[in-house]
Amino acid sequence: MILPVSLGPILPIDRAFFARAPRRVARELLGKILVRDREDLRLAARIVEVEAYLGENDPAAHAAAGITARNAILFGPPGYAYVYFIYGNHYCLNVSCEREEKAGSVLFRALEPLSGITEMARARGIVPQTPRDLPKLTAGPGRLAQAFGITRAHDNGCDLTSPDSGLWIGQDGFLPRNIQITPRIGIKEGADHLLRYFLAENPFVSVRNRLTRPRIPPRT
DNA sequence: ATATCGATTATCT
DNA sequence: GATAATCGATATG
Repeated sequence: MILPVSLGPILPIDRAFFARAPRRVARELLGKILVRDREDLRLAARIVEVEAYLGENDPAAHAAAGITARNAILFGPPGYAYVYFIYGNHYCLNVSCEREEKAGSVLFRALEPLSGITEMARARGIVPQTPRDLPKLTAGPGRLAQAFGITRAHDNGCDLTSPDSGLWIGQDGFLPRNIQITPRIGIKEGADHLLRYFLAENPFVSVRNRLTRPRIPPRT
């Protein structure tokens, strides 16, 4: 294991933590833990890669065009799950930031599994043969959502500050080192902003290339 | 190792 | 009717 498995009990995070600018929340979410509690087991994984989305001013954000049925959670209070369905296949998880009417958010892009790895593999339909296969579980926004069984029907709007919700964010005292910041992945507009945060050299980070290099547009 | 492409559907124009 | 905050498979060097 690259990171310590756990430094102690996992404690919930105050709503005030999320009531701040998305860049700030994104940066500080690194090293925190996403937890799924079920009756019989706990899934837990360290947050190692996130992206900030800035709300209505940010052309890449789902909030850019104003409030709709899909993105309504983004315009609500901070600390709640915004789950959307994309490319006909994948769910992605965000946490709302800032305050009512101000639709900042942070997208979860990659996690390092800490517990419940067998269940994550089952949910992903994978049988890892070696530790090198483990990133297939949670490296990427669609993968981590599938590993945690996150769906829009079940999890959109759930309170990520409350363990009672079954899906929540906790901290165990881990302090991340060596954070890298790059442009966001997979967007067209707003691709120049440095809003992707991840732990350098962590094997669970998605998209190994394009770490720092902006895309050079193809010639015509 | 990097590049390209098809899958598949909720959501918005 | 077009698009998308992705993934996995395939092709090519």
